[in-house]
Amino acid sequence: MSDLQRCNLESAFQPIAEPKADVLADFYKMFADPSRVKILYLLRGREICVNHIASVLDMTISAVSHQLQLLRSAGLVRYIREGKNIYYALDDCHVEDMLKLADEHLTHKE
Amino acid sequence: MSDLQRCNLESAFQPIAEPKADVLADFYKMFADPSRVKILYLLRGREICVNHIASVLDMTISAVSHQLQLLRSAGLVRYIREGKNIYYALDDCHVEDMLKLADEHLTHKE
DNA sequence: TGAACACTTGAATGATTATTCAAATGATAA
DNA sequence: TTATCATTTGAATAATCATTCAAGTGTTCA
Repeated sequence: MSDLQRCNLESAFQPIAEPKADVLADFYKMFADPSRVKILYLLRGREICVNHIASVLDMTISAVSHQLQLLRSAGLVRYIREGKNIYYALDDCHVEDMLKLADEHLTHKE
Repeated sequence: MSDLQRCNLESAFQPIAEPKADVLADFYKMFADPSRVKILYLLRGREICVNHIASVLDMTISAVSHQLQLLRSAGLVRYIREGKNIYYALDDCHVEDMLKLADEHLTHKE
């Protein structure tokens, strides 16, 4: 604790702006659900179509599709149609980093 | 998309284990709320006591205390009592990294 | 054209959760 | 010891959200 500044009411504070905190929380929220975590991990380094994701993760296609829609609107995944199938992939360079970072946290805690 | 492997049902998949996904999601969850984001940002590089956090962030002391309890039980913050006050600080080397990473994501998206 | 497949969408339900309020604990000073 | 300040805790409420089910869209192939 000794290297930290212990602050009192006189100290100047510049809290993070309200809207920025909201946007950041929304970003973190995308990772804050086991199903989405599993989907994101599965998509690392490859494109997979919806029914395939569902069967591997033992989820209904509908549930997967709903989560993919969230990830899509957050800009974390993108997709490409190939005939009847739609292939999804990661679409943000920070997604892999987020996955790695939390993984490190997990390993260092044990 | 061209550098990614487009996968079909024959490919070998090794999805992330169920309990690991849960633990990871719980970790991300700690960042997935605007109030907690604001608290964590405020604690970067310093120790601050509860009523001070509350007054700076315009939250009730009770709300702050509840959130600090969550962050505490997740091992993200620690505290030290100094007389009547209790000073909180970040307690995980990955917390700052998580904050930085999401910040980069946010800046690169605009 | 129509049937089958792949996926999306919307409404409903159940579970989780952030905040508030009121009461309790802990520490200090008079 | 009593009063006050700082914080925690528990129950209740309201809002958010993941999943399911049923119905819809889009594509291919016979």
